[in-house]
Amino acid sequence: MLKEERHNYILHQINLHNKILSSSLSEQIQVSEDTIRRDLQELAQEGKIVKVHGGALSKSFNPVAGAADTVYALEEKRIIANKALQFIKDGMFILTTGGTTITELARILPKDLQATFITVSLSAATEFTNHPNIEVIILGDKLSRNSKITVGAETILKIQQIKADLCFIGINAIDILGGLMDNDWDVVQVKRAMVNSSKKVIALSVSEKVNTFEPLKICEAGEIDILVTELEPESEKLQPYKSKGIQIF
Amino acid sequence: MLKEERHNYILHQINLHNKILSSSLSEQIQVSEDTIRRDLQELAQEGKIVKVHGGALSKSFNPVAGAADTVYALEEKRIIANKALQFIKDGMFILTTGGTTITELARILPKDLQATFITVSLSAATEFTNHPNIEVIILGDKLSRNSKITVGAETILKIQQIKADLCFIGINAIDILGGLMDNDWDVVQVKRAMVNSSKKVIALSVSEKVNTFEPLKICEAGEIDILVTELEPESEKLQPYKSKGIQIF
DNA sequence: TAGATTACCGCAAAAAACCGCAGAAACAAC
DNA sequence: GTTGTTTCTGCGGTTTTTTGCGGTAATCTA
Repeated sequence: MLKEERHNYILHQINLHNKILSSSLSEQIQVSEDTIRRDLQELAQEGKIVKVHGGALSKSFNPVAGAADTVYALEEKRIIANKALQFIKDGMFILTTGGTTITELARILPKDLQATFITVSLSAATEFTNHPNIEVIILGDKLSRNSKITVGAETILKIQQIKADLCFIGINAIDILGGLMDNDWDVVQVKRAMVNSSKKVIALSVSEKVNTFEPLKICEAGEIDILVTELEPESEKLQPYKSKGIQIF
Repeated sequence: MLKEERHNYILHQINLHNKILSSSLSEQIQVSEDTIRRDLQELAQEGKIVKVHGGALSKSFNPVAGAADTVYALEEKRIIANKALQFIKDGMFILTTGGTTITELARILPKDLQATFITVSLSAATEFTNHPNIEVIILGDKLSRNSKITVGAETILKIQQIKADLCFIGINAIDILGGLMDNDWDVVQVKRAMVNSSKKVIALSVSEKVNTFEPLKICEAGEIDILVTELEPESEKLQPYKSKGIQIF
């Protein structure tokens, strides 16, 4: 088999499987691993694949490095935040949890919006203060080192004393049967309290988290009123939720 | 599974769920926990995640506090913060106001310090969370847009329920006759309450602000116990305060 | 403070990469 | 077909990576 042929074959395999092992290629093409290594090196040099110890990865599969502290799936979260805007009206009292989606929502709020946001998240609070007409209430208590939100009995108590018009809740995992789930005990308590203290609950989630699980349950899927993802509302993945009576946006 | 493949998988999991346990990853990928730990270490070194005991956290969840925009008179504030360190002992309950000097102090605290900090400042709170042994309490209430600290009746009430060992108070203006002063009504209320709720009051101030005036009075100069500036304690400017019984550092 | 979990360190085995080198194959020109 | 040149390939030996494991130190949790 000629070198060119091999290269094409290798490229084909990598694009098909996103990864390939030198050893497996060596066996398939019946050449020594050294040869494969040299092939992979060349292809990598041409920028067609990414060579790694033991084989190679497809370029598209390998996320570009350097995207260090950018928010994961920022585009999706922007879309979600924009969809969420429509539910906010002047004069509302709105509860929010933490998370990057919520923070993104806080960032893009219209400047002339007059509303009161009640939050447990430091970053969301900071973002809210950039909006001149928004009143920000922080629910104070012990600060959770993991999630950078305030947690504890005091927070829960304060939430219980509120009946907010809206609650934006960032979702970590949601499933038709499992409901809303998360992985931090303190955070779960806060989110559950928020769900109970709001007339309308709006869950924000990237579609990737839909139909996934986490160990701790916040509430039933049916307890949320609206689910916002970056997908089209007609998307196949969301239909089960729609038929459960949840509005999809 | 190739190492880079694992890394991609781990990154994906962390970005999806904000946090991940080494043990769970080890089980999912079927490699030893040691390997996972090494993976997490590498990813952390590349700045893609934040490694913690038992697993790792998403970076976007943990805003890098150190990335502050330029602070006025940072060197002076560093000196002050370093001097202030000596007053902090293990086990103390410490009240703090906001301001860049306080935030600087929060940043340089020794890693092994065990103490409880009660604060109204978002930036100080964020900084405190980087210290593993420090408990952070945020006094929640309305968030003041100007000063990024919480203000209001609820905050005052909570402060009054505390008797802290120490209070670090960032000074806006101080004068022998005028006492401690500030220019924001809400902030003044908070600072005054803190002074009254602490066994020992330590005022931190760049020398520039010594002998200046602001419209609103917090308390008499004599009510503070210790004054820390970037100057030598023997400095001419500070002698009047010393003779008033205030310790100078 | 004790007991359990997690982290760290060094080691050793296995796998992979690297380095020349020499023979084989491909190519071009005569 | 031959010949010289260039490129390619496999192989032995060495070096580097990667990984798991045992023992110990650090850390967390109740």
